[in-house]
Amino acid sequence: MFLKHSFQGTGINQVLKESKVPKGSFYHFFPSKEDFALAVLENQVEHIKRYGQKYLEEFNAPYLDRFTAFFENLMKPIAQSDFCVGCLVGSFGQEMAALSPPLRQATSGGFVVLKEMIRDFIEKGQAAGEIKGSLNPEVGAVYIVSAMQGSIIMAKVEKSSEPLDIFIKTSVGMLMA
Amino acid sequence: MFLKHSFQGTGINQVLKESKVPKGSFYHFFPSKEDFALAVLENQVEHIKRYGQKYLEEFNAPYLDRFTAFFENLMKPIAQSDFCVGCLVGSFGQEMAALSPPLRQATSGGFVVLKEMIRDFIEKGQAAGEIKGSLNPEVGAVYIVSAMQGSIIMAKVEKSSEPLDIFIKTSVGMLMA
DNA sequence: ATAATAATAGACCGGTCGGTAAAATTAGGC
DNA sequence: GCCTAATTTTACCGACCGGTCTATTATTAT
Repeated sequence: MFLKHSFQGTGINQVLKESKVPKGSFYHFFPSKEDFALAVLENQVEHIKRYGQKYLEEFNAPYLDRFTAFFENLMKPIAQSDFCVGCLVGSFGQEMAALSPPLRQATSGGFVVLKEMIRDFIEKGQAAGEIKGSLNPEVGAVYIVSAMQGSIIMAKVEKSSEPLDIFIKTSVGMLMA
Repeated sequence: MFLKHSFQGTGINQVLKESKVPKGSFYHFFPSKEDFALAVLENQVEHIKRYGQKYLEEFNAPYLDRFTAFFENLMKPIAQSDFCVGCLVGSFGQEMAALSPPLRQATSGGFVVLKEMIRDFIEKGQAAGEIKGSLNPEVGAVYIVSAMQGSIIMAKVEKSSEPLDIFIKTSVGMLMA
């Protein structure tokens, strides 16, 4: 619901109704809606981390194939939901960075996770001679994470996978030696 | 207020109080909050168009310098607001694409404007021999618009200009012949 | 068995939301 | 100067918001 309706557009009452959880139970475990969102966000970041391990590290394939597989799988839910959902890190970041310091800090942490995943990946790919050595890993990682977030927004808005495909293919082209 | 608090986070009453406009007057001219947001968005897109004309077309300088000037000026308000505001097209798109078909369509139009500005710019720069000819203008434009949107989110979240600088510099590098 | 604690349950709170109603005021055409 | 239409003003609406409250039921430790 956070993904589809955003933070402010998601009512606690809706969540409770949908999940059949009484209000008292909810507020027994979560001090506030904001705190709940922080937990959901953390869970999502863990999910992304697992994907990174699975496709960027453990997946035994050329580095650029890993890259493609990682993002294709990470972004699968977007098209599957008819472009109603995007990335929680980007969504919370965009919407709440200026309104909730805790959410800003948490999304910032999410971005750091994403960026470091890509940065490490670039460094290892460079060491393996499969990624252009002239690329600064930190800079390239920030740029790729930016492009990913933006392409997700464009995909949602246009209700089309094209921006996602362009993101993956162009990024791969940028990484190629 | 839309830029800082997002669509759903901005109350009509706040807007009316801030602008000292009585409620009746507001609803005399705007059928709904959504319709008002559409008008604000349209105004913002016009603003972007003017910037495009000024810096990408009329500005008599090398193409890559135009590119830098365009985005540096377009993004100035972000840092100036202490990273509390971003891009209305991206913000409305991210937040409302799945919730309001009219807003989705309007933001989609905004993205088309942005994309076509960049695409035309790439084509002209290529004709002038200042932009890498092997780049597909359409694809490059989509990628750059994506990267711009994402870098704005990152900048807001990290409260830092770094993602914006990286966006501009890396994009210029990508465009260079 | 019992006391203490954890968890469930939903009615209830003040406040705000977007939006409406209808009267009061202003402005413009004749 | 007068009628009409445009605009302003504000009180008001039901719905919903996030969050609190108190009572009750499970669970655990003693």
